[in-house]
Amino acid sequence: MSSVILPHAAIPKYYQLATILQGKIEAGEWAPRSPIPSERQLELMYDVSRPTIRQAIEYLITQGLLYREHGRGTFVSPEKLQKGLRELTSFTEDLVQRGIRPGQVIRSIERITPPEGVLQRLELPVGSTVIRIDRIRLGNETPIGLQVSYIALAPGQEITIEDMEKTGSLYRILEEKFNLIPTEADETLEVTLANREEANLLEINEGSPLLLSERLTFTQNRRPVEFVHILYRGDRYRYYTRLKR
Amino acid sequence: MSSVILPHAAIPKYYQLATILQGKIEAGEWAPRSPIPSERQLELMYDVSRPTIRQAIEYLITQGLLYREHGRGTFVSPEKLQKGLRELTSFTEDLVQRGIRPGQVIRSIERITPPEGVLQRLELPVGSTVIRIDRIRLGNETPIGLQVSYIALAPGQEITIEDMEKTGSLYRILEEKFNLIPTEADETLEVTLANREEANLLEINEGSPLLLSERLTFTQNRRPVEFVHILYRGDRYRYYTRLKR
DNA sequence: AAGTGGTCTAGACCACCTT
DNA sequence: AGGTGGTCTAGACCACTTC
Repeated sequence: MSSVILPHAAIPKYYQLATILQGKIEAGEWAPRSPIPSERQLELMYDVSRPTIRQAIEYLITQGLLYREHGRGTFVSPEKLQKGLRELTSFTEDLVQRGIRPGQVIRSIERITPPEGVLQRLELPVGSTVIRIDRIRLGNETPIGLQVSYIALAPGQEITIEDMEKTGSLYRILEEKFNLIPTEADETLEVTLANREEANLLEINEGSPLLLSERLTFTQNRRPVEFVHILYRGDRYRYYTRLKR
Repeated sequence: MSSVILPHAAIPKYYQLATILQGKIEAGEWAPRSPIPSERQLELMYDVSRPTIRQAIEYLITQGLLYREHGRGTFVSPEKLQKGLRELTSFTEDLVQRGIRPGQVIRSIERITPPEGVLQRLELPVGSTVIRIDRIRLGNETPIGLQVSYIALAPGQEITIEDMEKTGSLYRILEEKFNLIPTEADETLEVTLANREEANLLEINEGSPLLLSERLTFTQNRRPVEFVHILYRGDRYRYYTRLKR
């Protein structure tokens, strides 16, 4: 059995155990809606204390993989519910799951002084500069959305087009280069109609309906890092989300 | 000091403590971004063990009221982030926060055999019946949305118009009458255009842009209970959501 | 060095569900 | 009655931050 919890390891025991349990679920060893071993059994199986077992289980519950029923047991979630929030809300993952090839064209990356409304949302003083990334999002090589991101980084902290092309993901850059971890976001969605320029870029008629998303993303310290404005083609895009509690 | 943790009470200690801390935050006793007392200090202040303190803090973190920084302390969230998911996603709460008077017209409540697609999503066998509730949602007395809910209840488990008028909330009825607690939902949003009937009911022109939301709600046992289809007027409604992790 | 949160133990008793 | 998860204790040591 490869499933052994290492003591004194860099990785916490509860996390090692969570990884093992997750592996068994994903391998189909425990079917959806069937119970996993009880907390006392897991104590014996892995030689860790019950609070640690519970911490591992609680982690997997927040991830959507397990649910508990008092007096009955702990059960594997139905497959549909096993996807995390991250996968459900990432543009790229979204398309991949629907069998569409995602892509992007980076139109520009610049340090600029944004509109006042953007500075207010990012809680920056008037006159501050931010990095603006202007992109066209593609699905199967056709335009699906126009995305403009404003990122609150002080002068000297820069993001280059090489960074974006190497990793492909803005969030990876924020995490690895600046230790900024997006943990929370407020998003609004509404309907609007395409103006001339938007229609040209999205290859649709002027006046076509669009889905407008505005998102403010916060880091682990609850500081705003990013304000994003995205216009999606109404006929090519559907927004997915999962609500909890 | 009224803040005393009662032993042997029906309410768990961690929850009593969480309520006390929440009260202090909402009363402004601890300002946003300022630290609350350390876990060791809280141990002495309330005479409960540290794991219990931590459980209370973890609960308030999931509620969005606090955040932690390793080695620095536990801090009060900025006010904007103190709203829970529930408030952000309830139609009624949504409008109230924007200073709009919410209302509804119940067009019908019936037990019917729904379209096959609805039965599939509710994981019911072909030919099953469900309860359909057909409503018009109002904001300041004008129509904002058309909502059709399909609720997976066995024959004999019924919802009456009196139930709806007494509580006003479908979720309250599900919880109090049937012990079904909605805990998770998958939602999609897309753009569509109003047909003749929809335009009439919403008092807009045919062909006006609408926001279409489809939501599948799951109970504490991860069983689907409700499928909802809502058409919102594009010019009168904006959808808010909060993403975590 | 001192204070903070992060992890972990080895128990205990209670509430809920099934048989 | 026996098994399950829910709550709680009184400690311990570690990792990170600040002084």
